[in-house]
Amino acid sequence: MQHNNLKAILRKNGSSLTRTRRLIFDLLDGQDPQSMQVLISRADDQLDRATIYRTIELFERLGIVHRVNIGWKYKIELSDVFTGHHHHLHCSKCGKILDLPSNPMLETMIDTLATKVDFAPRNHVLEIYGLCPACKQAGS
Amino acid sequence: MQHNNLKAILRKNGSSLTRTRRLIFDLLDGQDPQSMQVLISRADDQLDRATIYRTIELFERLGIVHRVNIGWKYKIELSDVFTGHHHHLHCSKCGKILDLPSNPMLETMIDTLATKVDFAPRNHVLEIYGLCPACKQAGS
DNA sequence: TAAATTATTGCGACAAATTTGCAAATATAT
DNA sequence: ATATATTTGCAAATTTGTCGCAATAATTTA
Repeated sequence: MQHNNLKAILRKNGSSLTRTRRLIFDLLDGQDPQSMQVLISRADDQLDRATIYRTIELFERLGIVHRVNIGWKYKIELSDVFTGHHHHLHCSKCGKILDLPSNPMLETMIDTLATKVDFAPRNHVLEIYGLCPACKQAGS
Repeated sequence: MQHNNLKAILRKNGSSLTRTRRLIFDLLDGQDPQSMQVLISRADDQLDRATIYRTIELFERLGIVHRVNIGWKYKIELSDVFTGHHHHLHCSKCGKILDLPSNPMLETMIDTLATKVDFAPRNHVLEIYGLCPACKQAGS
């Protein structure tokens, strides 16, 4: 149960784990990245739109969630703290988003390349586009 | 001059290189990624907002431009076809976006990792966040 | 534990960003 | 040059995200 972890992060920041925040966290937990619209509709009878925006903004500020960008839109998922560092494989055909677990060698190389140009890397996001196993199979 | 290249891509898709499209292309050419607002304001006395949105959408669909995501916002830049493949270094302090030229070893590793999980990679986006040389220096 | 203090939520109104339908203008093909 | 198809501007509608403020819930203090 990650609620303790969640609570700790909030407390450390002078915020509390309210019913609302637990609810939104639970909507995200274990799910694929979700759009605001979906999040709002899934919680709409219980929570106000503004509250959801404010909560997601807070969560993002505290590193609890982060945005996955898809074209002009974005979706929300729990951050690496809760899911482990990973990247995304976007299927251009069916739209599914798969996780690609982090690879130490890759992470190192990315940091090294950035450092080489005198940049101080803190974190990064890698999104890969192509065909998922199922669509790849189907489309040949 | 990349207008020929641009024209070719458009023609191949049953679209033509109009004055409007050339103008928008030129607004992007050689510039850092730009927000819609900036693009709109830079062209506003000559072009309608809706036209700009439609053109960017077309350009993106044809792979002429792509979006660089910055938090909830995004900016537009010409795609790899016109600029060469590269990644971005985002300075968390001053907001500047620097280019990191593509590295063959890195690209290979990314494709390999994706292929290993039976995904067929077509392209990818890597965004690195941290401190640019200037801010790194300053904030010692 | 009750009172006081501070943080959080809902609500309604706003503001900004993006989209759409349609008629007029422009480009391409005949 | 004319006909046909595409593109653009305009105005209006939607969608998305934000804000102020009063009501509610949580936390702290006595």
